[in-house]
Amino acid sequence: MSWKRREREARGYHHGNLREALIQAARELIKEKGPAGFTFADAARSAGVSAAAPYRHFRDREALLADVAREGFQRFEAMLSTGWANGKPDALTAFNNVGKAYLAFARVEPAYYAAMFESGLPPDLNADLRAAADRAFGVLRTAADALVALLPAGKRPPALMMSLHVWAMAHGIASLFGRGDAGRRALPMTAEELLESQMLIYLQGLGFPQKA
Amino acid sequence: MSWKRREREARGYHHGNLREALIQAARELIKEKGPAGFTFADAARSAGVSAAAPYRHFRDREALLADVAREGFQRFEAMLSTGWANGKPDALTAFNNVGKAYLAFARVEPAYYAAMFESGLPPDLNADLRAAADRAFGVLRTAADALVALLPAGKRPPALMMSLHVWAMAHGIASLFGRGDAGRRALPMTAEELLESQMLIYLQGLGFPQKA
DNA sequence: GCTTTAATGTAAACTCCCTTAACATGAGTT
DNA sequence: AACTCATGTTAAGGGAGTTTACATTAAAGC
Repeated sequence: MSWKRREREARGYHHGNLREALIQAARELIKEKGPAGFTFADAARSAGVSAAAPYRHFRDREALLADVAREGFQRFEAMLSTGWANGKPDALTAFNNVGKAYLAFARVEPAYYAAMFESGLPPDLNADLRAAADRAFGVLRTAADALVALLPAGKRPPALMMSLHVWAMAHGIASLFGRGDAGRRALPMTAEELLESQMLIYLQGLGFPQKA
Repeated sequence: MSWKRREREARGYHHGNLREALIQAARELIKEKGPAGFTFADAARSAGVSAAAPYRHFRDREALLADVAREGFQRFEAMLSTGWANGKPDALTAFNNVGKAYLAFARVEPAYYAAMFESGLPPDLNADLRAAADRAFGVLRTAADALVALLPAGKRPPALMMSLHVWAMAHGIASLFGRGDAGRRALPMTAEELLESQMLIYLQGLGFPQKA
């Protein structure tokens, strides 16, 4: 009967890739009940192994969460990079696409997003996690650098500040309005529209010309 | 010995105001270990009562958290209102003061803030909670209305949109950079400076004149 | 005073989680 | 074919949280 049994028979004694399976399980559980809504044992159960098995791969629950977050930052970076597309077709458009990619990630991968930003993990729990987060932010930073370069020399804001502003805007909107059912406050506009209009106003404030 | 015992002797069998005491205890615990970092029993222990006592006042842990959040929204509203000060000395200044008040609240009352925005509570778990949150947002909305009215009739953005933008900016910054040791990413500027500059740029983008 | 009622306390049953130790399996190596 | 290491499993101890049932105290009303 039970799936687990059949899976087990199919897979034999060894799972094959328990580490990844645990991360997957954690993602599922986070999506359902939040980063605090599951235990180490739950993850093991979901992956179809005994409660002791996870200890072969993660020191504790926090280490598992940290790996979910790290993996999340990697995919996040990839998604933002795709949005940026090396500044094509033009920096302004590409910059907006980064914003869209940000929201898309939060919406499509709420579990990763929660592990990354809402799990209460110390940002520098380990060097890998920190590095992954920094690389993701680096995409914003690169984009801001390119955009700033479009302005006349005397009117350039600090690119770091600008990238922090954009991060805060995107995170604020994603966090408050951006998840399917989490922060579901009824709104007359979508999170995407909200961010797009906000970025437009912000960039206009910096002196960027509006596209036709 | 132990405090608890002396307190107990002092207060007698009845606590007197256990409900509030539990909310206080929850705030302490949230401040220390996050909204997920304590149990119902912990709260009882902190308040110096038995593990069963809280059930007389809250159905479960979530109900307790919801009350912390509700109380938080009330104080939040009060703090934002004070910042707004009925639009004095002038709407633009007052609007910036609302932003400062927002960050100040997140910094001074991290426990309330976490319960309100990072506890994973459904925003409309109960009508009271929802109403308190709406009233707090109402302050932003009121301020945005007043500001928008300063612009010439043809250039007025929707005040609701504007208030959502501001909320997102403030929340984004508070959430990412605004708590003493939580999201501690080393930055060359304070959260306050970051929000102030961001609002300045944003308002400039809307066509507000810069103050001298 | 006596009774009633609300507010806690205590105790105990139940469940679940964490963690480690000891043993089992199996895949690749020699 | 035997060896070995990584990976899982069982089993067991120790804690802790939840929840209910029942006892106790304080305060208020008759």
